Amino acid sequence: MPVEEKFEQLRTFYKQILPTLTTEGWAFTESLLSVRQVKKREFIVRQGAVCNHISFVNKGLVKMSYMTEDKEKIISFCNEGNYISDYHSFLTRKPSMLYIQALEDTELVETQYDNLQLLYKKVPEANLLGRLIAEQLFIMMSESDMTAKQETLETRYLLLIKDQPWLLQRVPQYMIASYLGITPEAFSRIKARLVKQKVAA
Amino acid sequence: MPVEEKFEQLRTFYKQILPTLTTEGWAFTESLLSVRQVKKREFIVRQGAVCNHISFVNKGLVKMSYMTEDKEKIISFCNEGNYISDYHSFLTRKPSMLYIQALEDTELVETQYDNLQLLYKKVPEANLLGRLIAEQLFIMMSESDMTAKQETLETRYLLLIKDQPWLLQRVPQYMIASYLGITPEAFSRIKARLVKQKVAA
DNA sequence: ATCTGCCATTAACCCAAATCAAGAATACAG
DNA sequence: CTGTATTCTTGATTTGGGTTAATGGCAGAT
Repeated sequence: MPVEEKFEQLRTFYKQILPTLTTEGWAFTESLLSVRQVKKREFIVRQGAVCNHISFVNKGLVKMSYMTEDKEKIISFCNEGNYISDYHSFLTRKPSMLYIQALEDTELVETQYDNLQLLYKKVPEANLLGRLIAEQLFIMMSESDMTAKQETLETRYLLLIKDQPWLLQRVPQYMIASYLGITPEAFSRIKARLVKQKVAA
Repeated sequence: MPVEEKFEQLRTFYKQILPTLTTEGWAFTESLLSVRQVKKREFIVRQGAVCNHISFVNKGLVKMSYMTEDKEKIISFCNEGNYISDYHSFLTRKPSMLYIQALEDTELVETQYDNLQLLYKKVPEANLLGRLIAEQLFIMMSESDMTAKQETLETRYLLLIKDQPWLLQRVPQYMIASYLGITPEAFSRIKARLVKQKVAA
């Protein structure tokens, strides 16, 4: 695959949130991007280190998590076509509390912090882009937040089946359980309960 | 109090996140602001309606909440010197899932959606401001998120006593309980437990 | 093919918080 | 000041998920 094609997905993404992006603007933006290949199990962000990049997933699957008392809690999964980053650490330049790790061999398109600051300086419309990205990330975060709050465990599981069925294929169940905020045992019970309900109906 | 003094607090706030804001820029920004008085118990945002404004609290106290199965769950309180808005609804122009309601007679400085779009068009540096506000809100949201996740109930209560002691004076305890994510009964017991511990120590 | 280690399920028991149910304390209107 | 309503506390009971432990399935390594 030629290098320039590696930015195709990201370009489509940008075009969606900023249709007025000029060819020159995009050309300069593209010059600041870099492609990175990470192997399964490799870390993209580690707890304790400042997150220096926003990463767009071209191909593959990653998880975002944190540790409490030696237990891993998964915050989210991120597959092709989405941004993943500890944006908090990225913005504040403070050490990350999180881990981001590849669950499959993954291809990322990365925007480095310093390059983005350069972009803001050089290309005036970049602040507009920066605003839109920040707003976009805010929207995504508050949406996942609301689903987490609104629904019961069972509803959230059913939602997951409906909205992200690929997760069930690509991710072991103990990770789904952690993502839902319960133990694998409890997750197993819920599934058994749902099967019994379906049989009864 | 003269009208222009009503923007003093907000101006201080803006100067902090954007020290380079020019006098003209501020003058134009100010021309797009409006002051609004709301009575205790009055709603600032209602579930089902699009949130058309970002509100800066000049004086008073408001709460942000949502309903699940006829139970109210409080997300946050907001007092003098802070912004309150359903920023998600504001950005996406979709109906809000939330309620924002005054707990005391409150004075707000409001930025209307249409005015803000006008500002972005007329004042180039406003996109920078918009980016910084979005980033700021993202940072605040993810920080409250992390504390909520990391800490135990008791720790969160002790944190609240330390960081927002005024809440305990101004807000009934069943609201604090809802904010902490437990029933008033459980909250009462936690307090009793802490008192007993303190006596024992 | 067998061994090994990881993952999923199931059961028994435990515990923190929810729920249900009275009271006690406080605030508030007339 | 009195009566009413709201808020807070305390107790009894229930419940959902955690913990521990045993079992079975399956995949990859040798």
